[in-house]
Amino acid sequence: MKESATEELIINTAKNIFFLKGNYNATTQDIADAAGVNRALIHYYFRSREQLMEAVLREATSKMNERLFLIAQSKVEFKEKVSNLISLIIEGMLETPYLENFVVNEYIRLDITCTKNPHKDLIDNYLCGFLDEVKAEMEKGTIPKVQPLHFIINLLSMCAYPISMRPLIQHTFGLDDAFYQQFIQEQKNIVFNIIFRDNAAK
Amino acid sequence: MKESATEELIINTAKNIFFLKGNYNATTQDIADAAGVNRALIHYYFRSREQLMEAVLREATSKMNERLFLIAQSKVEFKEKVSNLISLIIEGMLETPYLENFVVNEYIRLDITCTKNPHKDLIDNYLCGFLDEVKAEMEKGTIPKVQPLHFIINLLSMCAYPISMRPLIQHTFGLDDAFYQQFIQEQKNIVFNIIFRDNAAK
Amino acid sequence: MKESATEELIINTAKNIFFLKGNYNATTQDIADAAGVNRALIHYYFRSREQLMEAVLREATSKMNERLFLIAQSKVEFKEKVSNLISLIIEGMLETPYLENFVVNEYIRLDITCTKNPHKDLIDNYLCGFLDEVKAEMEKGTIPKVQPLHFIINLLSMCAYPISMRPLIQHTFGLDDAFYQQFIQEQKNIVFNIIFRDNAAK
Amino acid sequence: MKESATEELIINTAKNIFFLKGNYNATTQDIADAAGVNRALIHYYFRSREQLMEAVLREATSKMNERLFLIAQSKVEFKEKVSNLISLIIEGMLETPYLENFVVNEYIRLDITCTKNPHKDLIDNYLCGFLDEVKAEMEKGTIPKVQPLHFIINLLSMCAYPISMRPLIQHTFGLDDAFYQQFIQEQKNIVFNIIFRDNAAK
DNA sequence: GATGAATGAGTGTTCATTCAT
DNA sequence: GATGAATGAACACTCATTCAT
Repeated sequence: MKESATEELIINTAKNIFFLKGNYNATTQDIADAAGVNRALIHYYFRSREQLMEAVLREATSKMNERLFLIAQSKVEFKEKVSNLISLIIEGMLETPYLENFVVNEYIRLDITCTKNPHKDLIDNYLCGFLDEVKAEMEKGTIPKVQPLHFIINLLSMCAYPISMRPLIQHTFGLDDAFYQQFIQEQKNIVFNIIFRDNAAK
Repeated sequence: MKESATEELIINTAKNIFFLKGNYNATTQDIADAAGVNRALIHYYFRSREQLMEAVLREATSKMNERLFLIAQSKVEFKEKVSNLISLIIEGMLETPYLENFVVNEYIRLDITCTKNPHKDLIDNYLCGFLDEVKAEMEKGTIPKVQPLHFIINLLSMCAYPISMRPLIQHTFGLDDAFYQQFIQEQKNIVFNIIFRDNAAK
Repeated sequence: MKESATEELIINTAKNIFFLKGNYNATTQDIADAAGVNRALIHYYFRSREQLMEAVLREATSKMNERLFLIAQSKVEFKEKVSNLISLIIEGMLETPYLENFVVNEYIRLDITCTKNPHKDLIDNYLCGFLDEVKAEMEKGTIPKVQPLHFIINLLSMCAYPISMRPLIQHTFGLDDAFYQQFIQEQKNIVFNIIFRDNAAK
Repeated sequence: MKESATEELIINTAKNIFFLKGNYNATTQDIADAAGVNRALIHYYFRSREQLMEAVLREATSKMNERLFLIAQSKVEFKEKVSNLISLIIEGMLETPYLENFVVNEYIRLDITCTKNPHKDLIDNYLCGFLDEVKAEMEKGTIPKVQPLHFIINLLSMCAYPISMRPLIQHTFGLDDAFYQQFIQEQKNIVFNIIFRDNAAK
């Protein structure tokens, strides 16, 4: 059974407001106005603001999982895989820059940080192959030997942080949009070089 | 003119709620309850919730500036300075993990991303010396040659992101508090080694 | 013109909810759900909730009128007539215990207490013969001489009140369903004996 | 700790609307308007409409218990006691005619008919002495021998029903207010005579 | 006849804010 | 300084109602 077009319109509008604009306090009226529909329709389709939030949160986590999924799946050489990964994360973050902040806020609000992630097994499965690859590369000396989780988190950090914290960074250092946009693009190569520095240096 | 003890109690309570607990939607009643004072007192001292938020935001930015200030000031050898810096950022973030997210949310809400930062000159001043040091080290080959801003942002990213996004990371990878606490401590050395890898490898 | 089966289903469901369950605040959705039809159908047949209420109210008053009608019509000896009447009222009330409360609520809501009852002439007609019978019995000394209206109201009171106020009485005196069901059945004879006590005493 | 005057104003207004006017669907706005206060004040004092309803319901049941209490307490001769009782019930009902209907509606709505009445022991205590008196009178032959509960319920029925169902009765029989007011006053003697008919006849 | 989609009006509730004390 | 009382504005939510199909 397909979702109604209006239902999709509402959730896409909500995602836009939350993930792209970062307005986490948007009211149902804000969302309805942005979608060009009556406010009561939101309750017609989602019963409550809370359930709309849940739906949005589900989409956020599945979107993030998809990004992680790409880590494990592609069948290319390691360095190219990492290169693709960096690009995918950065481009994904540029599309929905506040998605991660939104999820963190929701996790805090719902106090679910330490509850079991229902997709944990799936994620472990995704990651398993990639972690093995990472370990193999460490053995080969391509990248430094550390716990693979650190490798992944550092990769994510350097790709995601400059985008999630963009308003803070731009304002603190007084950087305009054009400059920062280019800065983020440059970041792709820089992150790659940091990861594979030894080789790059050779 | 010294602040009243009550005024300070209120703002400290607010900072605690916003920066430590990450509850950005706290009402004045929540804050008053947490501080053990009457709700009207908040308006007595701050006139409006908005002005309390501004005061909290000011303290947040000055706290962050202090962190950056430490970059420029200390008179120790570069590697030690970076090591101290990593520790200071991570320990500072552990004290107030949601401070950066709070500031980003506020900047979005107030739409001040691209407005002029009133402390810009001060920050530039702080940073100037440090950036020169960074450039000098690049010349010496201690660290790879990149635009110094990338160096700083990457340093910040690897220190801050694992803490700001802690709920997301812990939940996604199914990590418990004890493990993650240690993970963050390990991160200190790992970030250091990434930055000075060539030397570390030698 | 015959009513459609669906129309009848709706009004019977509504009567069930109002008269039997006593849920006077039932929404059109509640009624539609109970009837297993689409909510919009209620408006299709009755145009508005208000008009459905009117239809239900009409059925309530005509049902009550039928009960009163039985007073006047049957051609049996007076004591037997009263005995039948008591049974009919009590059994009727047991079928639709909250019918009278519903009507009272509606009369209050619509503020029609003192408006002219359109069936007044009909009722007078029904009652006329019975009132004459009552008066005749009073002359004969079978029952005490009072204004016949008191006689009728007291009869109704003792039959109806224990049923309309059932939840209140059961809860106040802590009586369970089985006990109270029997209590009401006993009430038939007791009311009869109160009315004809002199004879019963002889 | 005394209730605030405003809190009392609100609950008295609510009682007036529910018990005297019989408007069970009154909104918080209706109540606020009638009390001449801001709607939010109702929530300030009672937190929710539901809790206001609970407070009103508590007052209703305690008011009814007081009426029953009078049965057991006075130290006068039985016939006088019954006479006083009839007057008290009728006068009490005239003050708050829809109190009983309100309670029934609430009991239905809250589905508490068969739950344990928390005041059951108290009520039993009140009634015990009176029931003994009733039994003694039955032995003496003053009143017919029936289960004492029937005696009480019939007494209540004849006093209360004509008042609770007043709109229905007036409208059905086409009686105006003046007539009905007198009718209810007459009912006092008539109920007394029905109960003590044998003596009255002598 | 029947239904899903859509809406305006209203309802309970919350909240920041003000004010008298 | 400090507080309880009071309020207007806004919010999520419900509901009867309408309409296109």
